[in-house]
Amino acid sequence: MPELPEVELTRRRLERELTGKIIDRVVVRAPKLRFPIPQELSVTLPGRTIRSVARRGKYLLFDCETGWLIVHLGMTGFLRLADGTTPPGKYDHLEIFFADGLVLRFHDPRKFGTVAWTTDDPAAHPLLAGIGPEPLTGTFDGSYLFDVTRTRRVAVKQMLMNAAIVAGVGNIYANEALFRAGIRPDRPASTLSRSECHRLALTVREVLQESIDQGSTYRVEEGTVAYHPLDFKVYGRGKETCAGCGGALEETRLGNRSTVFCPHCQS
DNA sequence: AGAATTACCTGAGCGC
DNA sequence: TGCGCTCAGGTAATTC
Repeated sequence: MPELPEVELTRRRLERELTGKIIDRVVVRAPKLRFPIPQELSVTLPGRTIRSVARRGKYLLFDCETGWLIVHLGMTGFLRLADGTTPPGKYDHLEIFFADGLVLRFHDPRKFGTVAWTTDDPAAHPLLAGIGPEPLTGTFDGSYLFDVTRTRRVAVKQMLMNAAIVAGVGNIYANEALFRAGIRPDRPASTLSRSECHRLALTVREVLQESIDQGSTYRVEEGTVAYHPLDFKVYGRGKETCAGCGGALEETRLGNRSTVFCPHCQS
């Protein structure tokens, strides 16, 4: 599933592939995902040029001159540039045809993704307005984390996955960052010390940045995994041993999300 | 205000 | 072969 690193890599690829392209025709092939896909896109977008591709959390933001196309890939979504003469697939919900004959297709079997449109500042859009600081920028640091956790008794892992606290940290990287920081995922957030908050803010940034750096060969094709399972220390390794101490990893559920940690290395 | 729960959706994997 | 079940899980909306 696309996590923040995959979304960022997608952003970089699409910025390279789409900037300057002129939209010719838009086909909305599914009436709704989590929300209705705006029908006005097929009227509004033709003739517009894509000026840039930005990202906020896991949302992709396409500058289309007169407004912004907002796309979230959900669990299973991806965007693929193809020859416009090829037929669309079963779960290609949105097609954006360009004047040069290529087509951008939004493919999402699970339909957890989102497509929205705004003519205002995208940061003010209801879907984006409440999102917390970007984890890869300076506004997310240990001091911020310390301040915001004082009144929260929820498990620190669930706190990390709350987009209002920090943008774009999903289940995989919440597990990984906590392991690297040596903090148990079930600790009430308010029990974190100042130094633990600094450590955690750092490891969140590290695991995300390293995944982006390792993703240079990332391709979006059918059947391609968008992340790097072998690099994970705990995620998906519930029945294995800890890479640090050799002890058994423990698998539990927090907020109905699979959670893996080392009871010896994390406290 | 913060926390917990629900809803959305379909493919993969499994036991029988 | 196929049926039914569970799981995967981002996040907005709803409820407590």
